[in-house]
Amino acid sequence: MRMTRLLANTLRENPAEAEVVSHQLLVRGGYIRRVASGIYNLLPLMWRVTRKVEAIIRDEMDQSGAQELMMPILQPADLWEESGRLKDYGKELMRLTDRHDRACILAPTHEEVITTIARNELQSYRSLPVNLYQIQNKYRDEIRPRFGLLRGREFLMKDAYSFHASESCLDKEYDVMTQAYINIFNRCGMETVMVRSDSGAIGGSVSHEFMVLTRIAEGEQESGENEVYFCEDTNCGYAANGDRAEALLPPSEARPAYEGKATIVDTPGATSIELMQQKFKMHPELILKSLIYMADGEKPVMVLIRGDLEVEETKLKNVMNANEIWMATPEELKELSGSAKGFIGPVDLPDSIPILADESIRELKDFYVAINEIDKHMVNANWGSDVPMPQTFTDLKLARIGDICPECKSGKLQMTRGIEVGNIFKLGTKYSEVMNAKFASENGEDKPFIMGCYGIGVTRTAAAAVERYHDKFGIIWPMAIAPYHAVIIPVNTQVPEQMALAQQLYDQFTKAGIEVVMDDRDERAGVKFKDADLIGFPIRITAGKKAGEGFLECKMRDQKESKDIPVADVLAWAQQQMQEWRPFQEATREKTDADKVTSA
RNA sequence: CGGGAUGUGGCGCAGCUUGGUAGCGCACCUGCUUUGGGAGCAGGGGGCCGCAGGUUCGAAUCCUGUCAUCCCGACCA
Repeated sequence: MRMTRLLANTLRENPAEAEVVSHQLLVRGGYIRRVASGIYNLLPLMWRVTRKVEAIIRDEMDQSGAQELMMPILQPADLWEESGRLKDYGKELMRLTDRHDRACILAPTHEEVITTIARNELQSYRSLPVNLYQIQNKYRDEIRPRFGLLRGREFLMKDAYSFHASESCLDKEYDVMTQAYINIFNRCGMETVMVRSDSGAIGGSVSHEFMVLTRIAEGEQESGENEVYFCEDTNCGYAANGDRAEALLPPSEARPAYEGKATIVDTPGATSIELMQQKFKMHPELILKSLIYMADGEKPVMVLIRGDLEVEETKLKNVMNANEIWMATPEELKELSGSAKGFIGPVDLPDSIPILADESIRELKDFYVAINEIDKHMVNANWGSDVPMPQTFTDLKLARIGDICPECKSGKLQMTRGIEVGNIFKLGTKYSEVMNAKFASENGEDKPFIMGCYGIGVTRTAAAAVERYHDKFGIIWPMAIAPYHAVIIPVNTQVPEQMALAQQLYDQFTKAGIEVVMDDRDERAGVKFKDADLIGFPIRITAGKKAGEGFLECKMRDQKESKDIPVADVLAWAQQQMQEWRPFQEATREKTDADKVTSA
């Protein structure tokens, strides 16, 4: 490809709307252009990257025995009615009506359709297991699309669905997919960490996410959207998404500030944990924090947790089996308890408000607690005698850096940010049951399919690579997914030796199957170098001063130095570089603690 | 949806307070000079100032409405 023919207009300045590096660099490098909020044109360069990621995915999926197919994006709403998700998916589901006023949706995922395929095509256990996948656009009407390709309303996704006659068979496939995913991301040049996750709207019991770990250079916006907690002990290897991470608390050293039996004291204006600590010397670890949350149908619930801890709302949502929860507003608080923020407590609480207790409060002794009376707290309270002991305890807290690992029970937890590029679920019979998708088992009985599903954000993976590999000059593509392997730059198109040499090499490369762009623009050298760095070609070959003597200047994007190599040897050099190319060789970031996480 | 902000050639912005018919940089086109890290000079093209209404002799500027975009929260590959 000649640069003069390539549709890739680079920009000097960052577009105002781009906040994260991948978005900025992809726009500046001429890879993508916005069409509407969360909707992008993938220009030729971007499409090449995308196709490379796809090719790797196809290869690994096919090798692991999955079959590719294609399902419709436009689907009848009836199907979603059947699975119950027309309601559950909420506003994120893109809805439309056709000319006959029939309700339709644009698919955000394909469990419904694939389940009908299984229902119609798979009659017997003999045809199981089956794993079917597709690579196709998905539509999610995100409340707030952002970060360019990292979170669009339309995005390319690989989604696979497996069907099994038994749990153990699903378990096996889950492992096969896990390995395939590790291979895929490794081949894309990225380390990933596999973490336990919340299964969200897709549903199911067990699920894991694949995270590309990001570390953001100084002055750059944090772009890893997910917090990943992991055990500092690499032998342990525990890692989990922040919304699911469990943690054990380090032993508390807190001592009560009051003596004697439980009493009620005046605490004027103590509306927050912080104020209780500052004004009344109450140690947060001894405060029983009481919060009122409202769930879906405005069902209130009181959450009890230790004063120094935060509630992880995703955990709470799961426990309550709710779609939406929020902290009660001052008005709601008044109506429910007659009290106000800071003074809500489990003592003398109306029976209509159920209590959910976090594990952290189980062992509390001589604690401080609000009693639904303004400007008053009870001190030295204890379970049973002063406050009724909650019936059950669950894990509702947000893990913290420095907490104890729940797995090995000795290591401390660390946190890093990650971009979720893949997700695998054990769905079980969630969809097959409601959609009546059954097969004949060995003894002739009808049984619902046991299902798994496995997704990869294709465009997101590409963007994550940019997020992970870049410097202040531009993108540093991993060889495997770079739009082109190499760029050849004749420094001055007016100098015949340079052009001749560049052309000679270009032909050689092309013949050898190396994807190469010849920068034949009549631009100054500086412009070409800047653009080459910005676009991120892994290999750069310059025909310059020494062209007359038959030397070319060869440089890798991720390395500083260049070498002068005689024309005759350049092809071999390039081929060697391509073969030997490994990510992280000239790391674009220092090793962080995150790197110690067992690579998934 | 709640909170905050912004809409002016392809991109980045100024002008708006104090109304007088639109400007700068980049990009683009032509010419000359230049030619190893985003060149210089000269010339040129392109914008119903987001949209609709109103106030006014006159609106990018003031008022009302509306739409869109972006940032912070809940959602997610």
